[in-house]
Amino acid sequence: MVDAFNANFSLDGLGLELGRSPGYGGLDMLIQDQWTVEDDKLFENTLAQFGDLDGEDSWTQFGANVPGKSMVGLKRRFNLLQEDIKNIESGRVPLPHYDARNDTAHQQMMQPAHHAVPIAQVAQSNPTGNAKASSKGSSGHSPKKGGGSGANASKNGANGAKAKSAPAKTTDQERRKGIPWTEEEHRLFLLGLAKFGKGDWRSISRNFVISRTPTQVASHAQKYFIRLNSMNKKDKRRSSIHDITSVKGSGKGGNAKGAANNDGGGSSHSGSDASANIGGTSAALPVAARGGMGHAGGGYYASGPVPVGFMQTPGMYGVNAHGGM
DNA sequence: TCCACAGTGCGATGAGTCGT
DNA sequence: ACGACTCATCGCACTGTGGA
Repeated sequence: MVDAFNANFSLDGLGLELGRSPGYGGLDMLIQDQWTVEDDKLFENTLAQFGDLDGEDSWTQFGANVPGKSMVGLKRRFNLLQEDIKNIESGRVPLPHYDARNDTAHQQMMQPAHHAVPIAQVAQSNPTGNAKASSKGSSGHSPKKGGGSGANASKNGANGAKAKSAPAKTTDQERRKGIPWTEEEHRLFLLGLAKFGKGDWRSISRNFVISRTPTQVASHAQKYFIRLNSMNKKDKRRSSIHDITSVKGSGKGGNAKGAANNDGGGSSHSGSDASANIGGTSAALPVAARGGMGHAGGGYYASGPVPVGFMQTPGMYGVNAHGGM
Protein backbone atom coordinates (compact mmCIF):
# COMPACT_ATOMS: atom_id res chain seq x y z
CA MET A 1 0.00 0.00 0.00
CA VAL A 2 2.82 2.28 0.75
CA ASP A 3 4.17 1.54 -2.63
CA ALA A 4 0.83 2.17 -4.12
CA PHE A 5 0.82 5.52 -2.50
CA ASN A 6 4.25 6.28 -3.68
CA ALA A 7 3.31 5.15 -7.10
CA ASN A 8 0.67 7.80 -7.12
CA PHE A 9 2.97 10.28 -8.61
CA SER A 10 0.51 13.07 -8.65
CA LEU A 11 0.81 13.18 -4.92
CA ASP A 12 4.49 13.42 -5.03
CA GLY A 13 4.72 17.13 -4.70
CA LEU A 14 2.47 17.08 -1.75
CA GLY A 15 4.41 14.26 -0.29
CA LEU A 16 7.53 16.30 -0.45
CA GLU A 17 5.95 19.16 1.31
CA LEU A 18 4.58 16.96 4.00
CA GLY A 19 7.94 15.48 4.52
CA ARG A 20 9.46 18.77 5.40
CA SER A 21 6.67 20.28 7.33
CA PRO A 22 8.54 22.31 9.92
CA GLY A 23 9.75 25.52 8.54
CA TYR A 24 8.06 25.15 5.25
CA GLY A 25 4.64 26.38 5.98
CA GLY A 26 1.62 24.82 7.51
CA LEU A 27 -1.26 22.89 6.11
CA ASP A 28 -2.87 25.98 4.73
CA MET A 29 0.25 26.61 2.80
CA LEU A 30 0.19 23.09 1.59
CA ILE A 31 -3.26 23.48 0.27
CA GLN A 32 -2.30 26.70 -1.34
CA ASP A 33 0.90 25.43 -2.81
CA GLN A 34 0.36 21.86 -3.70
CA TRP A 35 2.86 20.82 -6.28
CA THR A 36 1.94 18.27 -8.79
CA VAL A 37 4.40 16.55 -10.99
CA GLU A 38 3.40 18.83 -13.80
CA ASP A 39 3.99 21.82 -11.60
CA ASP A 40 7.39 20.54 -10.73
CA LYS A 41 8.24 19.93 -14.29
CA LEU A 42 7.09 23.32 -15.35
CA PHE A 43 9.01 24.89 -12.53
CA GLU A 44 12.16 23.09 -13.47
CA ASN A 45 11.91 23.80 -17.13
CA THR A 46 11.17 27.42 -16.51
CA LEU A 47 14.02 27.66 -14.09
CA ALA A 48 16.24 26.12 -16.67
CA GLN A 49 15.31 28.85 -19.08
CA PHE A 50 15.72 31.65 -16.62
CA GLY A 51 18.95 30.58 -15.07
CA ASP A 52 19.73 32.92 -12.22
CA LEU A 53 16.80 34.62 -10.62
CA ASP A 54 17.94 37.85 -9.21
CA GLY A 55 15.65 40.77 -8.79
CA GLU A 56 11.95 40.97 -8.38
CA ASP A 57 11.44 41.46 -12.07
CA SER A 58 12.96 38.13 -12.80
CA TRP A 59 10.70 36.52 -10.30
CA THR A 60 7.67 38.20 -11.73
CA GLN A 61 8.49 36.93 -15.16
CA PHE A 62 9.33 33.58 -13.75
CA GLY A 63 5.99 33.45 -11.97
CA ALA A 64 4.20 34.29 -15.16
CA ASN A 65 5.64 31.16 -16.66
CA VAL A 66 4.48 29.02 -13.79
CA PRO A 67 0.82 29.86 -13.50
CA GLY A 68 -1.18 28.99 -10.43
CA LYS A 69 1.73 29.26 -8.06
CA SER A 70 2.23 31.92 -5.50
CA MET A 71 5.46 33.85 -5.52
CA VAL A 72 6.12 32.60 -2.02
CA GLY A 73 5.73 29.05 -3.12
CA LEU A 74 7.99 29.53 -6.08
CA LYS A 75 10.67 31.12 -4.00
CA ARG A 76 10.45 28.44 -1.40
CA ARG A 77 10.83 25.83 -4.06
CA PHE A 78 13.79 27.62 -5.46
CA ASN A 79 15.39 27.96 -2.06
CA LEU A 80 15.00 24.30 -1.44
CA LEU A 81 16.78 23.57 -4.62
CA GLN A 82 19.63 25.84 -3.75
CA GLU A 83 19.82 24.57 -0.23
CA ASP A 84 20.10 21.07 -1.44
CA ILE A 85 22.93 21.85 -3.76
CA LYS A 86 24.63 23.76 -0.99
CA ASN A 87 24.32 20.82 1.31
CA ILE A 88 25.87 18.56 -1.18
CA GLU A 89 28.67 20.94 -1.85
CA SER A 90 29.38 21.57 1.78
CA GLY A 91 29.49 17.94 2.57
CA ARG A 92 26.54 18.06 4.89
CA VAL A 93 25.06 15.58 2.56
CA PRO A 94 27.96 13.25 2.29
CA LEU A 95 28.25 11.47 -0.92
CA PRO A 96 28.97 7.92 -0.10
CA HIS A 97 32.22 6.51 -1.30
CA TYR A 98 30.75 3.54 -2.86
CA ASP A 99 32.09 1.46 -5.59
CA ALA A 100 29.44 1.07 -8.19
CA ARG A 101 31.15 -1.98 -9.45
CA ASN A 102 29.34 -4.21 -7.12
CA ASP A 103 25.95 -4.29 -5.66
CA THR A 104 27.13 -4.30 -2.14
CA ALA A 105 28.50 -0.91 -2.71
CA HIS A 106 25.29 0.01 -4.30
CA GLN A 107 23.46 -1.07 -1.23
CA GLN A 108 25.86 0.99 0.74
CA MET A 109 24.70 3.90 -1.24
CA MET A 110 21.16 3.11 -0.47
CA GLN A 111 21.87 2.70 3.16
CA PRO A 112 20.67 5.46 5.39
CA ALA A 113 23.44 6.64 7.60
CA HIS A 114 21.59 5.68 10.70
CA HIS A 115 20.29 2.45 9.43
CA ALA A 116 20.93 -0.44 11.71
CA VAL A 117 20.80 -3.25 9.22
CA PRO A 118 24.25 -4.27 8.12
CA ILE A 119 24.97 -3.64 4.54
CA ALA A 120 25.86 -7.21 3.92
CA GLN A 121 22.51 -8.22 5.22
CA VAL A 122 20.72 -5.84 3.01
CA ALA A 123 22.75 -6.98 0.11
CA GLN A 124 21.74 -10.47 0.84
CA SER A 125 18.10 -9.68 1.12
CA ASN A 126 18.27 -8.02 -2.22
CA PRO A 127 21.36 -9.31 -3.82
CA THR A 128 20.53 -8.13 -7.27
CA GLY A 129 19.29 -4.66 -7.16
CA ASN A 130 19.78 -4.00 -10.78
CA ALA A 131 19.70 -7.51 -11.91
CA LYS A 132 16.20 -7.80 -10.66
CA ALA A 133 15.06 -4.80 -12.53
CA SER A 134 16.78 -5.96 -15.61
CA SER A 135 14.52 -8.91 -15.86
CA LYS A 136 12.05 -6.76 -17.67
CA GLY A 137 13.33 -3.96 -19.70
CA SER A 138 15.14 -2.21 -16.99
CA SER A 139 17.80 0.32 -17.44
CA GLY A 140 20.44 -1.63 -15.69
CA HIS A 141 21.58 -4.84 -17.07
CA SER A 142 22.85 -6.96 -14.35
CA PRO A 143 26.51 -6.33 -14.13
CA LYS A 144 27.59 -9.56 -15.51
CA LYS A 145 31.22 -9.59 -15.85
CA GLY A 146 32.66 -12.77 -17.08
CA GLY A 147 30.30 -13.90 -19.70
CA GLY A 148 26.77 -13.58 -18.55
CA SER A 149 24.80 -14.81 -15.68
CA GLY A 150 23.21 -18.13 -15.45
CA ALA A 151 19.83 -16.64 -15.96
CA ASN A 152 20.90 -15.45 -19.33
CA ALA A 153 22.90 -18.41 -20.35
CA SER A 154 20.17 -19.75 -22.55
CA LYS A 155 19.54 -16.37 -23.91
CA ASN A 156 23.11 -15.95 -24.81
CA GLY A 157 22.94 -19.26 -26.43
CA ALA A 158 20.07 -18.06 -28.49
CA ASN A 159 22.13 -15.11 -29.40
CA GLY A 160 25.04 -17.18 -30.28
CA ALA A 161 25.03 -16.09 -33.86
CA LYS A 162 24.92 -12.54 -32.75
CA ALA A 163 27.58 -13.11 -30.20
CA LYS A 164 30.09 -12.73 -32.96
CA SER A 165 31.79 -15.99 -32.15
CA ALA A 166 32.96 -14.67 -28.86
CA PRO A 167 36.52 -15.71 -28.34
CA ALA A 168 37.95 -16.44 -24.97
CA LYS A 169 37.82 -13.40 -22.83
CA THR A 170 40.97 -11.48 -22.64
CA THR A 171 41.64 -8.98 -19.96
CA ASP A 172 41.21 -6.28 -22.51
CA GLN A 173 37.80 -7.45 -23.41
CA GLU A 174 37.00 -7.74 -19.78
CA ARG A 175 37.97 -4.17 -19.36
CA ARG A 176 35.93 -3.08 -22.29
CA LYS A 177 32.73 -4.42 -21.01
CA GLY A 178 31.85 -1.54 -18.85
CA ILE A 179 30.05 -1.15 -15.63
CA PRO A 180 26.43 -0.17 -15.96
CA TRP A 181 25.44 3.01 -14.31
CA THR A 182 23.14 2.67 -11.40
CA GLU A 183 20.15 4.88 -11.02
CA GLU A 184 21.85 6.51 -8.07
CA GLU A 185 24.84 7.38 -10.14
CA HIS A 186 22.62 8.73 -12.82
CA ARG A 187 20.74 10.88 -10.38
CA LEU A 188 23.97 12.21 -9.01
CA PHE A 189 24.94 12.87 -12.56
CA LEU A 190 21.78 14.88 -13.04
CA LEU A 191 22.49 16.81 -9.89
CA GLY A 192 25.95 17.57 -11.07
CA LEU A 193 24.61 18.55 -14.42
CA ALA A 194 22.24 20.96 -12.78
CA LYS A 195 25.01 22.40 -10.69
CA PHE A 196 27.95 22.58 -13.04
CA GLY A 197 26.24 22.48 -16.36
CA LYS A 198 26.91 20.56 -19.47
CA GLY A 199 30.55 20.10 -20.27
CA ASP A 200 32.06 20.29 -16.84
CA TRP A 201 32.38 16.57 -16.49
CA ARG A 202 35.40 16.91 -14.32
CA SER A 203 33.55 18.80 -11.64
CA ILE A 204 30.60 16.50 -11.89
CA SER A 205 32.86 13.55 -11.49
CA ARG A 206 34.71 15.05 -8.58
CA ASN A 207 31.77 16.42 -6.67
CA PHE A 208 28.83 14.28 -7.56
CA VAL A 209 29.47 11.05 -9.35
CA ILE A 210 32.63 10.31 -7.51
CA SER A 211 32.54 6.71 -8.53
CA ARG A 212 33.03 7.67 -12.18
CA THR A 213 35.85 9.27 -14.02
CA PRO A 214 35.26 12.41 -16.05
CA THR A 215 35.59 10.34 -19.17
CA GLN A 216 32.94 8.00 -17.98
CA VAL A 217 30.71 10.88 -17.06
CA ALA A 218 31.20 12.40 -20.47
CA SER A 219 30.42 9.15 -22.15
CA HIS A 220 27.34 8.74 -20.07
CA ALA A 221 26.31 12.28 -20.83
CA GLN A 222 26.71 11.68 -24.50
CA LYS A 223 24.34 8.79 -24.42
CA TYR A 224 22.03 10.66 -22.16
CA PHE A 225 21.63 13.60 -24.48
CA ILE A 226 21.30 11.40 -27.49
CA ARG A 227 18.58 9.64 -25.66
CA LEU A 228 16.88 12.85 -24.74
CA ASN A 229 16.95 14.05 -28.29
CA SER A 230 15.58 10.85 -29.59
CA MET A 231 12.85 10.73 -27.03
CA ASN A 232 10.75 13.18 -28.96
CA LYS A 233 11.13 11.41 -32.20
CA LYS A 234 10.37 7.84 -31.48
CA ASP A 235 7.49 6.73 -29.40
CA LYS A 236 8.46 3.16 -28.93
CA ARG A 237 11.78 2.76 -27.28
CA ARG A 238 13.25 0.47 -24.81
CA SER A 239 13.38 1.86 -21.37
CA SER A 240 16.65 3.26 -20.32
CA ILE A 241 18.29 4.77 -17.35
CA HIS A 242 18.51 7.92 -19.38
CA ASP A 243 14.77 8.23 -19.28
CA ILE A 244 15.30 9.54 -15.81
CA THR A 245 15.51 13.24 -16.31
CA SER A 246 14.98 14.22 -12.75
CA VAL A 247 16.72 13.21 -9.59
CA LYS A 248 13.34 12.92 -8.04
CA GLY A 249 12.56 9.81 -9.92
CA SER A 250 12.01 6.27 -8.84
CA GLY A 251 14.55 4.44 -6.85
CA LYS A 252 14.88 0.87 -5.96
CA GLY A 253 11.40 0.44 -4.70
CA GLY A 254 9.87 1.89 -7.75
CA ASN A 255 12.28 -0.06 -9.74
CA ALA A 256 11.21 -3.35 -8.47
CA LYS A 257 7.66 -2.37 -8.78
CA GLY A 258 8.14 -1.21 -12.25
CA ALA A 259 9.66 -4.46 -13.17
CA ALA A 260 6.80 -6.29 -11.69
CA ASN A 261 3.98 -4.25 -13.03
CA ASN A 262 5.18 -2.65 -16.11
CA ASP A 263 5.95 -5.00 -18.85
CA GLY A 264 8.85 -3.57 -20.72
CA GLY A 265 8.88 -0.59 -18.52
CA GLY A 266 10.98 -1.84 -15.75
CA SER A 267 12.45 0.66 -13.42
CA SER A 268 9.41 2.69 -14.20
CA HIS A 269 10.99 4.81 -16.75
CA SER A 270 10.14 3.52 -20.11
CA GLY A 271 9.85 6.12 -22.74
CA SER A 272 6.17 6.58 -22.41
CA ASP A 273 6.49 6.72 -18.71
CA ALA A 274 8.22 9.99 -18.69
CA SER A 275 5.74 11.65 -16.45
CA ALA A 276 5.61 8.81 -14.06
CA ASN A 277 9.29 8.57 -13.78
CA ILE A 278 9.76 12.21 -13.23
CA GLY A 279 7.26 12.30 -10.52
CA GLY A 280 8.30 8.98 -9.20
CA THR A 281 9.14 8.67 -5.60
CA SER A 282 11.65 6.64 -3.76
CA ALA A 283 14.44 8.63 -5.14
CA ALA A 284 17.84 7.44 -4.35
CA LEU A 285 19.95 10.45 -4.23
CA PRO A 286 22.21 11.14 -1.36
CA VAL A 287 19.72 9.26 0.62
CA ALA A 288 22.39 7.99 2.85
CA ALA A 289 22.53 11.36 4.42
CA ARG A 290 18.90 12.04 4.30
CA GLY A 291 17.78 9.14 6.31
CA GLY A 292 15.58 8.31 3.45
CA MET A 293 14.82 4.99 2.00
CA GLY A 294 13.29 3.99 5.23
CA HIS A 295 10.72 2.18 3.26
CA ALA A 296 10.93 0.98 -0.22
CA GLY A 297 9.85 3.63 -2.58
CA GLY A 298 9.77 6.41 -0.11
CA GLY A 299 13.17 7.86 -0.15
CA TYR A 300 12.22 11.40 0.40
CA TYR A 301 10.09 11.05 3.40
CA ALA A 302 13.04 12.10 5.37
CA SER A 303 13.45 15.04 7.55
CA GLY A 304 15.56 17.88 6.44
CA PRO A 305 16.09 19.44 3.11
CA VAL A 306 15.06 17.43 0.20
CA PRO A 307 16.05 18.08 -3.33
CA VAL A 308 13.19 19.28 -5.28
CA GLY A 309 12.97 17.86 -8.67
CA PHE A 310 15.78 18.77 -10.85
CA MET A 311 15.61 20.20 -14.20
CA GLN A 312 15.22 18.84 -17.55
CA THR A 313 18.60 18.91 -19.00
CA PRO A 314 18.58 20.05 -22.56
CA GLY A 315 18.98 23.69 -22.97
CA MET A 316 18.98 24.44 -19.33
CA TYR A 317 22.54 25.09 -18.60
CA GLY A 318 23.12 28.65 -19.45
CA VAL A 319 26.26 28.02 -21.33
CA ASN A 320 26.47 25.31 -23.86
CA ALA A 321 22.77 25.20 -24.01
CA HIS A 322 22.86 24.00 -27.54
CA GLY A 323 21.51 20.55 -27.03
CA GLY A 324 23.74 18.93 -29.54
CA MET A 325 26.29 16.32 -28.83
C1' DT B 1 6.80 -22.74 -27.01
C1' DC B 2 11.28 -22.31 -28.58
C1' DC B 3 14.74 -20.42 -31.37
C1' DA B 4 17.11 -17.28 -34.46
C1' DC B 5 17.65 -12.86 -35.80
C1' DA B 6 17.24 -7.84 -35.88
C1' DG B 7 17.13 -3.89 -33.26
C1' DT B 8 18.44 -1.22 -29.37
C1' DG B 9 20.97 0.37 -25.21
C1' DC B 10 25.14 1.53 -23.28
C1' DG B 11 30.00 1.69 -21.62
C1' DA B 12 34.53 2.18 -23.49
C1' DT B 13 37.72 4.16 -26.53
C1' DG B 14 40.10 6.77 -30.11
C1' DA B 15 40.43 10.84 -33.01
C1' DG B 16 39.56 15.56 -33.57
C1' DT B 17 38.90 20.14 -31.62
C1' DC B 18 39.40 23.81 -28.47
C1' DG B 19 41.00 26.50 -24.53
C1' DT B 20 44.79 27.69 -21.50
C1' DA C 1 52.23 21.49 -25.61
C1' DC C 2 48.95 19.80 -22.74
C1' DG C 3 44.65 18.75 -20.84
C1' DA C 4 39.73 18.57 -21.31
C1' DC C 5 35.75 18.04 -24.03
C1' DT C 6 32.99 16.39 -28.13
C1' DC C 7 31.89 13.18 -31.39
C1' DA C 8 31.96 8.84 -33.79
C1' DT C 9 32.47 4.21 -33.42
C1' DC C 10 33.09 -0.44 -31.52
C1' DG C 11 31.66 -4.37 -29.07
C1' DC C 12 28.86 -6.62 -25.77
C1' DA C 13 24.41 -7.34 -23.49
C1' DC C 14 19.74 -7.42 -23.73
C1' DT C 15 14.92 -7.11 -25.70
C1' DG C 16 11.42 -7.77 -29.15
C1' DT C 17 9.48 -10.32 -32.77
C1' DG C 18 8.49 -13.51 -36.36
C1' DG C 19 8.79 -18.17 -38.00
C1' DA C 20 9.18 -23.18 -37.25
